[in-house]
Order: sequence, then C-alpha cells, then structure tokens
Amino acid sequence: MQEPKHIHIKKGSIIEVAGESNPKLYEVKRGLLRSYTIDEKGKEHIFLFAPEGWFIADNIYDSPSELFIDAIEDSEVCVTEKGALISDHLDKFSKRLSVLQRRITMLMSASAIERYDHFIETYPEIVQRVPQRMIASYLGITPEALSKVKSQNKGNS
Amino acid sequence: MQEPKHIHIKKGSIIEVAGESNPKLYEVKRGLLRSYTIDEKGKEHIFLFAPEGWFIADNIYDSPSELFIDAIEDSEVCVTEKGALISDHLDKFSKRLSVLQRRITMLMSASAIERYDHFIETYPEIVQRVPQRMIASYLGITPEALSKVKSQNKGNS
DNA sequence: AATATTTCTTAATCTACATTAATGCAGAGC
DNA sequence: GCTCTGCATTAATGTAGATTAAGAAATATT
Repeated sequence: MQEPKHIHIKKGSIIEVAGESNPKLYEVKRGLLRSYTIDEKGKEHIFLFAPEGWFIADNIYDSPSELFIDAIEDSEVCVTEKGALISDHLDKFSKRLSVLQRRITMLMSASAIERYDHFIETYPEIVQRVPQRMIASYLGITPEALSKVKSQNKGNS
Repeated sequence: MQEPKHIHIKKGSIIEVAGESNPKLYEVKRGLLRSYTIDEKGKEHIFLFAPEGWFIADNIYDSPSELFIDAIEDSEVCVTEKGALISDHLDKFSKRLSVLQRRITMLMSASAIERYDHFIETYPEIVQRVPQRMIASYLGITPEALSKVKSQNKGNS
C-alpha cells in the first residue's frame, strides 16, 4: 500500500476548487480547514470545518467537485487519493455520514438559535478560531442574524 | 461471509425506531422506504426516500439511532448487519455522502421552489408514488407552502 | 351509496430571518 | 501618528414561508 503524503498548507491557500476533478481526502493533523460552496449569487456557504482529527473531502460522486477547500489556519494534513481508499476508511465514512445526517435534521427542524447552540456543542474548540461571518455561513444565516442570536443568548446564560 | 437476508415489508410497517440500537443497512430491491425524524414538537421530517436500487440506514455513529424507517409501499429488501459491512459498501457510502452533501447545500442556499425542482430531478420516478405532505416534509417546508410552489410552477412550464 | 377521515388547496395573518444601510472597531500599511 | 480596508454590530424595512382556518377533493369504513 502506498504511504499517504504529509503536506503543509499555509493559511488562506486553496487546495481544491469546485468544478475540478482530482478527488482527494485530507486528514487534518494540525490546524483548521474548511470546505464550502459558492452559489449562483456569489454567496459562500460553509459545508464543514475540519480541525485536528477530522477529515475533509469533496464527496460528489464520480463527477466534478462541488466544493472549495482552503485553510483557515496554517495546517498539516495527510492526503489520500480517492482511488486509494481502503476499508479502513469505512469507519470514518460512517462517522461522517452521522455528522451530515444530524446537520440536515438541524437545518430542517431547528431555528437559528438552536443551530448556533448545536454548533457550539459540535465544535467547542473552534468557536474562537473562526470569524463570525464563517460561523454564520455554516449555520445558513447572515452575519447580522448571528449577531442578534448571540446578543439574545447572553441574556439566557 | 454470511449471506444477506431478503425480507418482505408490508406498506406502513415500521422497521426501525429512533432511540433503539440495532443498526442495519437495508438495500431496497422493490418498493419504497423512507427514513425520518420526529422533532420535540412532534413534527415529522423526512430524511431520505429509498426506492429500488437505493439503500437506507440510520448512520448515527455508535449511539442510539435518530431515525425511524418505514415502508411507503410493500417492499422487498436485503438486510445487512452494520457490523458486517464490507469494503464493497465503500462505494455506496461514497455515493450516499454525495447525496447528503448536495442536500445540505440545497437546504442552505436554495428557496422552496428551487428545492422542489431539485427534488423532481433527484427522484423523478417517485413523485407520483409519494403523498404531497411527505414531499413537503422532505423539502423542509409545510404542505401549504408546497401547494403554493406547485401552483406557481405551473405557470412557468 | 353514504358517511367519516384524511389529504390537498386557498387565503389571511404573523414571524423569523434577509436585506440594506449606518456606525463602530480593529488590524495593515503608509 | 494617521488612513484604508474588512469585520462586527445595530437598527429599519422587506419577504419567504409558517401558522391558522376553512373549504374541496380524495380515501377509507360501514
């Protein structure tokens, strides 16, 4: 089996661009990556944050990728070609499916406030590491709405 | 390797209940299943439809399931214990991740009308087989809103 | 066939969040 | 030090879709 490559990624650099087709899987050893789409109106929607221990990949099956991936912080990652996936990854895939599943149920049933609280639970360690506008983008709301949510939340806690 | 079991499921029967923990994977050979959550307000949210050729499973990793699964039509399915998953399933998992990924980007960036159009593209063969209120539930809107969307769409087509 | 039950549609009102715009603030470069 | 630029906050107005309610259509039950 081929050894996976370790690479260093500088903050801000883009490592995958939507529309291209060289699917890879990145396991984050240190730092913070994100994947996101840009819709027809030019608006960014963050799909996933990947801090230490997470992996990130575009999973559009057998077709041009849909996601951009870039680094929010300087990062060390381990790269695997999608073709070289092994059953070892089944477990991780399974875990990933869980995360996406809950994300969808959140988007369908929860208000902005509930989604924010859930975000804090899911990603307690990165709340301080990520700009507000990116959190808003992940939650599917505007930065303005997030601002309001947070000021309301202060009252409760 | 153990042979997967074929079973018959009657329309309306529930084969998995949220909160229990006997994770299985069902490959639909004939018929139509769905998975769904019920939120604290008692509202149903359909997570996935699985017609012929699809598979359906609750993927909450290593914890009680979050989804209900039942049959919309009489169905024939092939059941695999989650523990017996093989690398053969990697491909399917990968495909599933794609579907969920696009679902999320839809929920975040698209209006009710756009989501409905996307639904028709994704599931052209089941639009007639599923009650309106279930389609609404899948789209994350109310049946009333779906009714409006459809009457607006008629004008365009 | 007649009745009851559930589903679908239409319309009026309400609300969460988007949009727009203005203001304040912090870091980057001069 | 100051100015520029991008981000966060606040407030006003707008809007998509929720809620509520009522009637029509379809399905099931006797």
